Amino acid sequence: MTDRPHAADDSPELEDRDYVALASFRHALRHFLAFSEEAARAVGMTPQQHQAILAIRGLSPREGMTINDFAERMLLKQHTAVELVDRLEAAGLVRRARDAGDRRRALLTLTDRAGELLEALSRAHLAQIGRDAPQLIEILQRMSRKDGPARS
Amino acid sequence: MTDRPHAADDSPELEDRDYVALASFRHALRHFLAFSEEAARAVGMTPQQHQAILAIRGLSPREGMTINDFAERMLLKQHTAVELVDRLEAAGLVRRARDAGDRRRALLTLTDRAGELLEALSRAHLAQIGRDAPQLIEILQRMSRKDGPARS
DNA sequence: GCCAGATATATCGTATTACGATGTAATTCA
DNA sequence: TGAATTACATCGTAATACGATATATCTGGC
Repeated sequence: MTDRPHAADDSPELEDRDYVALASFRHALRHFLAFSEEAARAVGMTPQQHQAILAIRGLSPREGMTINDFAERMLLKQHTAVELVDRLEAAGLVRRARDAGDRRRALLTLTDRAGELLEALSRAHLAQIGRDAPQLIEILQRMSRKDGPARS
Repeated sequence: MTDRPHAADDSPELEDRDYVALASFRHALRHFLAFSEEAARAVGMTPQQHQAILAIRGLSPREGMTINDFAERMLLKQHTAVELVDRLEAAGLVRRARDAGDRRRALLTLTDRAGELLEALSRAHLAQIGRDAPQLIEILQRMSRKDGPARS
């Protein structure tokens, strides 16, 4: 019921530039993600498969990773992670090995092929991030410089 | 056929820290996108619907946006954009108005309800970005500081 | 003024994938 | 030892992006 110039709290109205900044940020993210998706598909992987082997390589490159830890890192439900691992295994990118100490656990490790493909993808991604980072950083700083919305 | 210490080109081997940085970046992105998804669903929108109205608000808040421009901005195929707009219209978030000058075109504008929901979402997102930006910027700089992969 | 081609939007069938609900095997501990 | 817990797996369903294709409108050359 309060009149429009102010929201319920005392924060100032959002201005056009706030929406422009948020929209630019999302556009930049979509652009990066589209690049990444295309790069993954170009080597025969789905985007999720690429993210999956990167998560394993980045977090547990040698000792192997349980499905639960993998699900948590990927922000997926446990059974969604199981299905993703099924597809990774079928694609020859990941191996399941039962943990000898606790045979409920499946430890995930990358195949050599996954390592090679991931290395090429990672080089391409680092190069792309080198190109995109300045703009992303600029937008992030523009949005977070002030903790309220836009001023002057 | 070249031995492993160097790839085909002369760039140095990727190291653990390169994979850790890339994996951390993707994890931070997933974290932000999960927040955004949850925020959108909390007000009864799908994540794509939220991104859609943000794109319209950020790019053509008053004059309206054609479906083709919308598809391009969202990095979607034209007919996928049509379907998304169908759902937005059914949800009462977007209106189609035939362009009087070129009646092939549908100009998309936001409803008042979309404007109100987007404002609340945008405040929440700016706050979240205020929290996440430092880490994101740090990782981006770490990855792009050098144009090759990690060095000491 | 007419029509071939171009442009803008729309429709239909399909495939992928994430999820809720649920099941099974292994482990823990009172 | 057996009830509860933990870890992984299976099945059916829903959402959505896409390729292929259709329809309506506009444009330029004649």
